[in-house]
Amino acid sequence: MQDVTPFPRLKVEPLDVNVGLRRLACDAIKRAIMEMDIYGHTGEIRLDERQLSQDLGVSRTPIREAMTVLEQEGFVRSVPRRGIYVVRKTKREVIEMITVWAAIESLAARLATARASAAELQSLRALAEFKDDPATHITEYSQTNMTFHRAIIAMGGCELMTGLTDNLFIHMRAIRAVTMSQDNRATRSVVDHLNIVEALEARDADAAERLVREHTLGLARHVEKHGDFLDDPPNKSAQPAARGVA
Amino acid sequence: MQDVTPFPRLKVEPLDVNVGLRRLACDAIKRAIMEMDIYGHTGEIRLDERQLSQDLGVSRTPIREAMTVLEQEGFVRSVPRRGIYVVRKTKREVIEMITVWAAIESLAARLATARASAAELQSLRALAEFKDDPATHITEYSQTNMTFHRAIIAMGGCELMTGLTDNLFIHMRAIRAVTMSQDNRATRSVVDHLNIVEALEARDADAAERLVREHTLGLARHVEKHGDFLDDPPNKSAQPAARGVA
DNA sequence: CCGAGAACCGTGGTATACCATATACTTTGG
DNA sequence: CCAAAGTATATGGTATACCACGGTTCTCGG
Repeated sequence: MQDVTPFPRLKVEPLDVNVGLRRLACDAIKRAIMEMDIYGHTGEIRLDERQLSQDLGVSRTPIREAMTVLEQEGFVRSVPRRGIYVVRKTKREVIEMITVWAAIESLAARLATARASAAELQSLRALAEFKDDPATHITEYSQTNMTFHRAIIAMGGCELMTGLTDNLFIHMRAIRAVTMSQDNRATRSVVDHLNIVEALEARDADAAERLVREHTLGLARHVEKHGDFLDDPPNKSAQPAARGVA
Repeated sequence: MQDVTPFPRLKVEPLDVNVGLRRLACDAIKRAIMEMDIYGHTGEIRLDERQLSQDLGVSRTPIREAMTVLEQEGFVRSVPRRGIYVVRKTKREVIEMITVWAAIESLAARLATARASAAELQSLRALAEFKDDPATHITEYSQTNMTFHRAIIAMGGCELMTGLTDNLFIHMRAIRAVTMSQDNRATRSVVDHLNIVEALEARDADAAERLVREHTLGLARHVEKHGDFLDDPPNKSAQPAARGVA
């Protein structure tokens, strides 16, 4: 009955009541992990299930399910009778993530040359041109940068690519400071982005794919050169922590 | 002490006792799902947690954890108070998986041109040349085919690529029959593979990447044309099943 | 005879109690 | 005084009991 809506109903989003504590706990813990500076700490960061249950006000069950998800997504690592630790990506792992990112986005760019609308390209160009001075607006630049690459991948029209890279980008966040450690990198990045937009506008599949690939693999090389801090903790030798040790 | 091993000890592999029932249950259920013909059944296939607990001889807890993993990996879908169903990939999803595969393997091929050893290339060529007559040895061909592509990805030297594509390939298994629905496809595939090997041997990065990409995207187009059966169940309209209905 | 409502049953979700093991501390013998 | 063994404890893994919600079915009224 009443298929017709007499007046516009409130657009209330899913608001799934069936969201479940698992998802809630998962999101909360993931956010907490993302917000902490993983590479600033000296030793391994351990998560205590019972402590988290108590803090979040739920039982251990949803916490454990959340941990399972987080482990699948590569945020934590569970050691059988030892504990659950926040993973610290090694330099190699970061480079590998960037490599996969390059692979996906470069093909997405190729696909985009065949299916991107003029409007999409226009908004993409806006993203590429926005950056006034990356060196002074680091946070803003980083945000726009991510949005730019995410937009290219979305323009490829492959949902799976979006999903996979979203996960990769979350891990990238932790090392976004390195992305522009030498300030000319950020400036050169802007040039790269503009070239990519032009290739897309020209519907030049080969150029678009190549430029995206070289741009992102350039970041990989950059991390290869300046990302040694990932493997070497800043202060101590990262002993697996001990409770009451002075 | 005794760093030197007086006599060769038995190479007994990890044999992790800490494997945990979760992993066991996960593997068992995954294998069961893989071995069944998902697209042959008419309706949705529901998994009952309590039934599985009973069958596997463990409690529901490890089963649920396994389900969480399997859901993350895209094998099952949990509907809040309804049940857990084996997912049936849509045509679009399959095409997207193949697209991501193409993206990853093409870049892997590019990387391989710079780091593959002569021995690796030789064994790869052996894989490409092995197939006597794909049309008559379908299972054998499919196996060798997978090994071939897996080898290229491994030669890229990126562990993450291996991990991601391994998961994709598992899902591909279910539709491997379509891969060679028209028998000339298998034969043409052999030619493609040989061309890819030659490009790798010539250390021609552009050609290797292009050939791999075109080869795999060709499969995507093939599925686009002949994969409609994925969306249309063979017989009935896939009602979510009912218990005692005659 | 048919439809609407209520009660029942079955499902996944959650909480909790228990278990096995690895670590850390203590104790005891040399 | 040191080391090795034993013990205490804390942790993740497992089993189980209970809960809330949805679907099905039975029943009652029209």
